[in-house]
Order: sequence, then C-alpha cells, then structure tokens
Amino acid sequence: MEKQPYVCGLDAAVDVIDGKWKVLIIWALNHQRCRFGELKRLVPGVSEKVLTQQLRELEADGIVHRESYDVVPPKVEYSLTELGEELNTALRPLGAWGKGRMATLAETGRG
Amino acid sequence: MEKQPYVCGLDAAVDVIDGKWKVLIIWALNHQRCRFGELKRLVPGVSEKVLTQQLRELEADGIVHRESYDVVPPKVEYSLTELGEELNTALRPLGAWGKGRMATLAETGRG
DNA sequence: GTGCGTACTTACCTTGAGGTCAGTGGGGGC
DNA sequence: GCCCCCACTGACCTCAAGGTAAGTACGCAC
Repeated sequence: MEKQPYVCGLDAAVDVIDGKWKVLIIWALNHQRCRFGELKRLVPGVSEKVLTQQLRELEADGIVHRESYDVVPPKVEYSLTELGEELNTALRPLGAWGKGRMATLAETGRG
Repeated sequence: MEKQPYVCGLDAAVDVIDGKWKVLIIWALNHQRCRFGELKRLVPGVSEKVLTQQLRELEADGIVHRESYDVVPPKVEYSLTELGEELNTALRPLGAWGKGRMATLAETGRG
C-alpha cells in the first residue's frame, strides 16, 4: 500500500500479497471462513502478532472480511471478500505452476 | 530454495518470485532478452549488487538463462527459459487482477 | 596514461518485517 | 479462587534482505 506508482499490474498484485504468510492466509480462507484460532492452526508457524497484522492489512486492502461477534469469549470470523475470491482465482495458475515445480524438484532435486 | 516442505504449490511459486525485484525482472525479460545494463535501466531503482544476486537466484531456479560472451568489454545476455515463460504465463492473471485493482484504486482512492 | 564503460564482486551498513514474550478481560472448569 | 482460553495489543529484539560504495580487468577514445 505504500507504492502507488506501480510499474505494472503485477507490481500492484505483489504489493497486496507481500508478506510472509499472506498467500497462505488467503489460501486457507479460500476453503472456509475461519476464526482467528483456526487460522493460526491452518498457517503453522505464524505468531499471533503477525497473523493479526497481516489480517488487518488484507482487510484494509479489501481482501478479507472480518466479522466480530460481541460475545464472551471473543469470537471473530474471517472470510474472503469477492475481491479476495478473485485474487484467489488469479493466484490459481501460479499455484498450478508451483505444483509442477514441486514435482520437478521432487524428481530431479531429491528423487 | 530453502523451504522444501511447501504447504502448497502457491507456496513454492512465491518462493521463486520472492525478492524485491524478481517479478519486475521476469516481466522485463518477457519482452526481450537483455544485457545486464539494459536490465538495470528497465528495472529502475535496483542496485547492481541486488540485480546480479536476484538474477543468479532466478538462474539457479531455472527461470532465466545467462549467456556470457567472452569478449572485451564484457557482454552478457539474459533471457527467460521455457520454465520462465511458463511462470510468466502463470503470472498473467495475477497481473490482470492487479491492473483491475490499480483502476479501482485510481477511482475510489484518489479519483 | 587517464578515464570511461562493461559486468560484476566484496565489505560494510541500514532498515523494517517478523519473532518473542508478557499483558488484557471475563466466563467456565476444577 | 485460580488458571485457561478467546482474540488480540504493545514493547522489545533479531536477522537477513537490500542499499552504498569501492574495487577488478581489459579495450578504446582522447
């Protein structure tokens, strides 16, 4: 969000998914809406601080929707917005490419 | 690279394009093969050190091809490999999404 | 012979993303 | 009564990516 004079659309997209865990968060959210704790479990390795932070950035970018229920104990649900779904769709070919690369890596690199 | 136990293909792909200038380098190389100096001009802001470094990583990942001519003054040409072209193709929907986002940003954010 | 240009390499420094850890408020289990 | 759990927040620290600047080898123009 700091870098408006983008060189190209790719640049703008990368800006949104830039962050160590964001694609994983988006990916996890694609399958279902999640509570904070669930997300933490689905994205192994994130600290709570960073999860919150990246979720906020994603929210600010209009990628995820945050629904807070005013109950005790606290309950918050995250889901992808329509924009987020579109991002996910745009991400799919890249995921497929990466999958192919993983396969190649498995064959040549370690197989 | 450093993170073989990928969560998903997306993860593997992001690993490859991770680096401040890599998508821009790939993008620039999509249009034509380039010499080091040209690339430096096409990707404004990169330092020589980092350009070299990211080019080497991209080369190690099989994305770009480096052709060195043993002449004086030195001449080196970079181009995308077939894998690189595939990556670029996979990147295209993301670029399109980003372009849409740029348009939205221009309308709502500053328009 | 001085300096420029090519394509780097190396040493050193800065910056900020991300990690760690402790704290918050209230209900429920023991 | 005490602690845990929920979903965070804030202070502090680390570390690696990236930036800066100088060096390298050689040919050419001047």
